[in-house]
This record gives sequence, C-alpha cells and structure tokens, in this order.
Amino acid sequence: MEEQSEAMGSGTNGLQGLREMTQERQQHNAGSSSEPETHQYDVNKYERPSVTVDVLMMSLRQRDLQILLIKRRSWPYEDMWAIPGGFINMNESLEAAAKRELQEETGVQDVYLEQLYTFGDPGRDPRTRVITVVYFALLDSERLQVRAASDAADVGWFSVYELPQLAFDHQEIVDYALNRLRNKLEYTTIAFNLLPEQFTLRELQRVYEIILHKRLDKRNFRKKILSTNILEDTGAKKMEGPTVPRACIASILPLNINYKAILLRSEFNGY
Amino acid sequence: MEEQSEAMGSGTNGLQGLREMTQERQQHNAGSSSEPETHQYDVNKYERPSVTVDVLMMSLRQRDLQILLIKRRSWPYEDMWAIPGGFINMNESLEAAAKRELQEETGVQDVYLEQLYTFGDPGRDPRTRVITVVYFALLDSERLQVRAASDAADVGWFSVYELPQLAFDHQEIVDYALNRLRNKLEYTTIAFNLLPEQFTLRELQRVYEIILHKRLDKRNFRKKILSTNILEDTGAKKMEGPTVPRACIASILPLNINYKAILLRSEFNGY
DNA sequence: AAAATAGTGTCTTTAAGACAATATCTA
DNA sequence: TAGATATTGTCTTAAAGACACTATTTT
Repeated sequence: MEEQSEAMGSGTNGLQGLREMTQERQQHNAGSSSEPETHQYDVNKYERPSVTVDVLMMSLRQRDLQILLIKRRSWPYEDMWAIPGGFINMNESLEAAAKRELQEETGVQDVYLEQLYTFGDPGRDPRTRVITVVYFALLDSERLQVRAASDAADVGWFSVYELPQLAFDHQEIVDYALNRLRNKLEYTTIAFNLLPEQFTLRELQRVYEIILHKRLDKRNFRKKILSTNILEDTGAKKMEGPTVPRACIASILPLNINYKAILLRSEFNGY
Repeated sequence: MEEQSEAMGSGTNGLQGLREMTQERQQHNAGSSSEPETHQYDVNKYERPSVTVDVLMMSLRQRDLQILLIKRRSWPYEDMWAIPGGFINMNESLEAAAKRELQEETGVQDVYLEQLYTFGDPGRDPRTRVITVVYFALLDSERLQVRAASDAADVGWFSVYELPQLAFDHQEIVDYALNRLRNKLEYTTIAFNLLPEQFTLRELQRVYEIILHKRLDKRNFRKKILSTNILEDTGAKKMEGPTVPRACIASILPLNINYKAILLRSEFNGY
C-alpha cells in the first residue's frame, strides 16, 4: 500500500471535482457550513468521502517504544512525518487492508493487530474528505531486527516520547494509541506481543516500564505476573551481564531464566 | 437522517462519478480479488466505498435494556429490523452525523455518545461496499418517555436479550456494544447516563443488574458505589412501594432516598 | 397481619504496594 | 574484587465477595 502522500498523489487533482456536499437535506448542518453556497448543489450530492486505513506500527527498539513513520513527499504537510496508510480496496476488509499495509512496510506477518479508532473530521486532510480507520500493530523486536536494515531515508522509527511534528491529526492518533496500549497493559497480556517467544521476566518488566513510562518494583512485578500462571519456565539461560554497555540489546547476551508465555488471553478487542 | 435503505436510495448512482482514488501503483491487490477479472479493472479502480454512521441507541425500558430499531422497507433484508444510520455528509464530523441521527430518531440531545467500532467487511451490504462507523448512545429513560409515544410502526424498541433477526451484520454490532457497555460498567460511571438526574441506589443497582444480566448483592453494591464519593444525597423521598405490581416503573412511585451524581468521571472514551 | 421492599455490618479472601538484603556473574 | 544484575519474602492496606436480620410501608 502506498503512503498517503503518494496515494493521494493525483494530488491537487483531488481538490477539484470534490466540491460536492450532499446539501439537499442539509438543514441540520446549521452551524457548520460557513462556505459560499454556490453550485454546491448537484455536484456534491453524491459524493463519497475517501476511506483510508492507517497502521500505527509499534515496537520496542533501543529500550524505547518506537513507531514507524513515513516522510511525506508532497503537499500537504510536505516533508513531514506521517503514519503509514493507504486507500482501502473495494474488495478487502479493513483488517486485510491493515495487514497489507503492515506487510508492505515491514514485511512481517502474523503480528498483533487491533482496530484503534476511526478519525474523520472534515478538514483533517486539506485535499478532500478523508476518513481513516486506524489500526495499531505490535511487532516483536526480534523478528523486526531482520528487516530493520532496509530502512530507506523516508521511512524511520521514532520514539513515541520524542516525535517530530506529525502531519494531519496524526499526533492525536499516536496519543490515542498510547492510551489504549497503556490501559490494555493492565488487564490483558498484550505486552507479550512486543517480545520474542522466549524472554526473561526482567525483559517483560522493561516492556511495562517503557510503555507506562515509570519504574516498577521488581518483586511486586514478578509476583503479579507469576500469579497469573500464564508463563512457562523454559530451561534456564543466564543474566544480561554486568558491565554491559547501556545500548546493548538484551537478546544478544546470555539471558537469565527464560519464561515463555503459554496462554495468551489477549484475544480481547477494544472494549 | 434517513434509514439506510432510503439513504442508499441515490443508490446505484453513487457508484459513478466517484472515480478518483489515485490507484496508480495498486499492484497490491493480489490475493484478495478472487472474482472474475473481466472489466473489474477499470470499474473498481477508482471506486470509493460508501460510508455510513450507525447509532445504536440504548435505554432502560420496562426494567429491560432495549435498543431502537428500524424496520427496513426494501431490499436487501426487506422487512427486517436494523440499527438506524445513514450516510455521512461531506462536511460533518462522524460524531456530528451520529448526533444528527440521534436527533432525528429520538429528538433528544446531549446524551452520552461514544464511537464503538467500524465495520467494513466487503459483502456486509449486498448493494455495494459500505463501511459503517458505529456509535452507541445511552438515553435516560425519563427524557425518552416523552417521545416514546410517537413510535411509528416501523420504529421500535427491543430488548437486547430478545432481538428479532437483524439485517446486515447488525447482530454482531449489538453484541459488540453490549460487551463494551458491560466492561465500561466496571470502571467508569457510564451507567448514570441511563438514569435521570436523581435516582435511588436501588435503581442504580437495577441498571447494573439488567446490563450485567445477573443479581448483585445489595450491601456490597451500596458499599462500592458510596465508597467512590461520586454521589450526593439529595433530600429523602421514599420507597418503591411494597405490594406494587411487577410491571410498574419505579419512577412513577414515591422513591426512597435519592442520590444524585455529582462527579461523572465517565469522560473516558473507548480504550 | 401479610407481603414487599429498604437499610445496615462483619468476616474472609485476594490483590496491590512499600520495602532491603544476599547471591551471582563478568571484566 | 568491583560493578552490575538476579533473586527472594513480609507486612500493610484496600477492595471484593459472602452472608442475615430488622424496620418500614401499603393494602
């Protein structure tokens, strides 16, 4: 799927021929329609908004919660970063469109994917009315590492805590997603999706700490997680290593006791 | 807003004139298009889906959780009941469309309204591709009573526990909404929106019992609610009455101690 | 007085949070 | 052996759930 900038690429074209607005029985519009009411009538009548599916891909990289962004190449918001997305095909489901986007951007499949929210304020895209159904995906860092090298100049991972200015209403989308993620952390096992199959409790705790953006007590965390009996002890590997440089990724080093999730009851969706 | 059947009325027209969509590099269609590849190419290529906003209006009536449905008059699903909804206008926000729908159907304003989910499977509407952004609304029974009389033959309130067969994927939508509502009951004050401004604890408990579909312990319920300090004691009225016939509505009779919500922290939205 | 409802308190269990010392590994 | 990390348990507090009796109202 193309990024929005290009997808929209017919670009300025979009702005003309889009003058319609189903004005007919538009009495209810009252306050909102402050434009000149010229020839609006027939042109607008049967217009449909564009529908896109955006996918906010989140992953843990460098001990940070990062998202994938794409640099726009054209108006509007030229040179700004945006959440990848594209138009939906007429014969694919919303989720299929999201998966396609995901596949195209990162090459990964079978990752956690959840519908986040639908954003559709008129004016959120200056070209035309665009309603976007946003999904978010959680990618485990290990599988992602492989493809990470192929980053082009106009694709990049950014910390959710230090984002550049984003195009459209995309900052709002990120905020919404972060909220959703934090909430679900508390009552689902959604966090496991950010880790490879095997991981230490320390690593899991770090996931929570990074997302919640606060330190957690080690003993209480272990108690809580283990009490749920969703983890299975695999054979023991060992520690992250003592004098290890900060930047090193845990998975490179020998690990301590490995736990493996056996029951993921994260089949919830968006309540 | 008209019900979908009529809204769709511009009908087949809608399919033409909507040709933009910058399909340009749309090679990605691949797996999903399993239909004969005849002229699909140009017809579908620039087509846009229709977007509707449906509103599931919920209220407590006759000690039951009921929703408003509309009887369809034409194909498809002729004579079946459906959730009211309609096309979105080009210059109104999704929420504005939902409010408009709400206003048209029930005449009420300023009610609790929350975006539920967006349903968009191809084939959910046999006429054309329709993506629907669903909202749900909670109406307090008192204000609603007024307008309830104006029910036409093709509009009706139905118990969520005894629904007729619904058109489209609307049963799925109801299930989804009921789940959302039940979950939010636990950690928000969303339930207050189903009651008038003043109510007894007994009435509030009944709301919970009806929605959760199970009995609750009176003492524990009161303890829990009162411990949150979100209720304010208004002057005392009295009981629902002893030998009262089952069918009678609580609000008609003298009430017991009235509590009034003072802090509604139900400003949450759909995490 | 009979029938229905309103109102109230204790005990137990569970989960969460605060908190510090010892053992192990690697350079 | 110095520096970093791994591991472990107790106490307190808060919330949830199970549970039964008395008082009041109306017909």
